[in-house]
Amino acid sequence: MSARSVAQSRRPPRPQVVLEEFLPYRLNVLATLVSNALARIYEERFGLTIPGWRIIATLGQYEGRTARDIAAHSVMHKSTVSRALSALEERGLVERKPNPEDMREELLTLTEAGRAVYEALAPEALAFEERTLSVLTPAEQRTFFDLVLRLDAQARRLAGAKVREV
Amino acid sequence: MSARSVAQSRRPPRPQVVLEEFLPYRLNVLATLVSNALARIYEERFGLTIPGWRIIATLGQYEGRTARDIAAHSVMHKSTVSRALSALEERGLVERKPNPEDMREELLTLTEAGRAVYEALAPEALAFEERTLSVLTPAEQRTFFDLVLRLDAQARRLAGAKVREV
DNA sequence: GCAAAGCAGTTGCCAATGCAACCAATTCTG
DNA sequence: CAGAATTGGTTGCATTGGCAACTGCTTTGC
Repeated sequence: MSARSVAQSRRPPRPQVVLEEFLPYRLNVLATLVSNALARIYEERFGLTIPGWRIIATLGQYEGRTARDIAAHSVMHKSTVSRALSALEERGLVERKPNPEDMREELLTLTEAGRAVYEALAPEALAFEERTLSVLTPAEQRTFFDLVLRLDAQARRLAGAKVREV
Repeated sequence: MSARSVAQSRRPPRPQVVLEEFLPYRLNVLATLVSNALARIYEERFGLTIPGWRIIATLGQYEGRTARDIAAHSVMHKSTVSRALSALEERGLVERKPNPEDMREELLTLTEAGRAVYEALAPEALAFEERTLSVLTPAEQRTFFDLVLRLDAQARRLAGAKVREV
């Protein structure tokens, strides 16, 4: 063993991953921060969970999707979606209609009450987003979304066939 | 009630939040995708959980931090950190030394075995990051990190005094 | 200098989540 | 067209994670 490798064997801490610049870490921290803050809004004001809000938001935008669509699009486990749906149906916010073309799946829509929740919640969500994004210029915001979109596509590609687009 | 408002009361679906462009949603989806893919690596190969990996990575970079530091920096709940630390200590990857200056806290360091894990894992983590980021040019990567950093700062600001920097 | 308030870390408890097994409907294949 | 494989959705089970109460130490303010 050379002198150098002996010296190395004392293993001076030499960081290989600088967390502050490590993509998965940074992304997760940011997503958690933003998500927690937003969750507080729809939890306190509407008693919605994160999966519940996501389902309402998806159906607010696209009527007649299936549970599977929602799960794939928002990268939630199908059991999570299933349970959140039961809760929303219980509260009368979501309706399920069997799809005559394929009796395995159910087409989901917001009820009147569900849409009312959506329409009350949406502006608050947008205001929150606005507040967060206000530190970026409009051009930077566009750039950011473009980059996020491309990373998303790449991440789904790397994840292989497991995660699919809606 | 005017004819118009009657017509409106049929509530045609008019999306207010376009999920594909909604920051919290996009961020969470991307973070989940990236996180899951990375988690597979250190789970399968080293039996580490996400909190466990984060602790190892933090201590790999900064020796002698406390549990509190790690929790704040990575936005994990202190109980999560506490339990993950017990597991890592059990496996002989992390050591706790009481801080003589403040007997409440414990200074954490990697053991030899812990550092070995770190040094085996770090290159794989970096390679994974590299693969994901490869769809962006170096300039875009720098831009992206800059934007994420500023959003992070803003999110912590908005979250109020609750979430603090290390 | 002592009581009160604050803080680091742990733990019991409960809700949420993931996994895997399962059911029912559909599609594929020979 | 029958049986096998696949798919949408549900559910039981075990694990994880958050919350809040608690311990023991430290700081603050009379």
